[in-house]
Amino acid sequence: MAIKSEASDEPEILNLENFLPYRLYRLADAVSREFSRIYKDSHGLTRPEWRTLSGLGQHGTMTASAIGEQSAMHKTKVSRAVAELERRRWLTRTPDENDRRVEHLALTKAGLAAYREMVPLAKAFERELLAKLSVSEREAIANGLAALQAALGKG
Amino acid sequence: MAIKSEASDEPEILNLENFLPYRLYRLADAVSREFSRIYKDSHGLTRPEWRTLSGLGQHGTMTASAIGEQSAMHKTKVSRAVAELERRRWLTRTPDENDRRVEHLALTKAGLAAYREMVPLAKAFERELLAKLSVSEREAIANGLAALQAALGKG
DNA sequence: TTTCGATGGTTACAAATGAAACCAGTTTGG
DNA sequence: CCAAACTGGTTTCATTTGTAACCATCGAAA
Repeated sequence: MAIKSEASDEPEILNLENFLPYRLYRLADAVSREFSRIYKDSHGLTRPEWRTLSGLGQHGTMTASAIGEQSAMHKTKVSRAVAELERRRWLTRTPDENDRRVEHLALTKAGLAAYREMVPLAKAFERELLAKLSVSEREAIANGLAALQAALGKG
Repeated sequence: MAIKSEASDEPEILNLENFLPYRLYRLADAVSREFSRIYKDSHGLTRPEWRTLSGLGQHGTMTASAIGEQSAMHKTKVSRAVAELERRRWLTRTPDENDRRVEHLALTKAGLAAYREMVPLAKAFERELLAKLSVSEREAIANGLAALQAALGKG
């Protein structure tokens, strides 16, 4: 089934429900809202904080800009998330030897513990969501998202 | 062995880039941000305002709650969007005969004109985005999104 | 009727966000 | 060298958002 939204009869009407940007956003919003319970309800984290934690848990040590690139967040979001995680003593900053503008961020024991606690929940969430789809549907969403991602990347 | 590679097999590490909620959100965000230029740059509309306009343009007359349902927005967002569109004189409210809590909303000439001006741009945006995909990729994204939507709907 | 719970919609307030200005340190080109 | 441009990161301010409380009206039930 192709996306035929706009091929509809009335040329000057936009069918919002079938409009790709809207569908995508609505879906992402719903999924994200559901998922946020894992980090919000249990630890009161915001999404930027969760992503920062997740980036550091995954990579060990990163600079703020690296976190921004990996998780597609503006540097102000990263800055605020890092500040909050530091306040919780979930991460520490280490100044760079050569470039004094740069700080290397890493999780503390407590931060790592929280990360390790949430990872299985996150994986379970994704697994359960995907379990509602058939094999071919899972393939479809994976391929579709990858293709769109690639299309956007190329401008 | 590489230090921290594609370790999606490592059970206690979450690979953010491949995590469905994140991929979905990032994609939706990018697409939505691009698309927002059509209503933001030209008329200074917010997303809720655009959606409200779009709903009314599509359906002619709606109540605020109907708009909320159709476009998946909380009633406060709808309320504020409606207030702003009214301030611009892009829509008018008509009290319901039988239920004095309800107002029927409809676009004015000016509102309709703005809507009609933006619809072709929106359609072009979607068309150009989809044009970057192959036929099978378009099918994949359509099927994948529909499947996910259905899966969420069923709880 | 009177009362109580739902419903349509608005408002108040706190928190999250985005844009731009900003600070410090670093690189580059003349 | 040194000014200008750039980069990593923070802060400020206005706008947007989410939550909850709220107001008015309606419907049902006692």
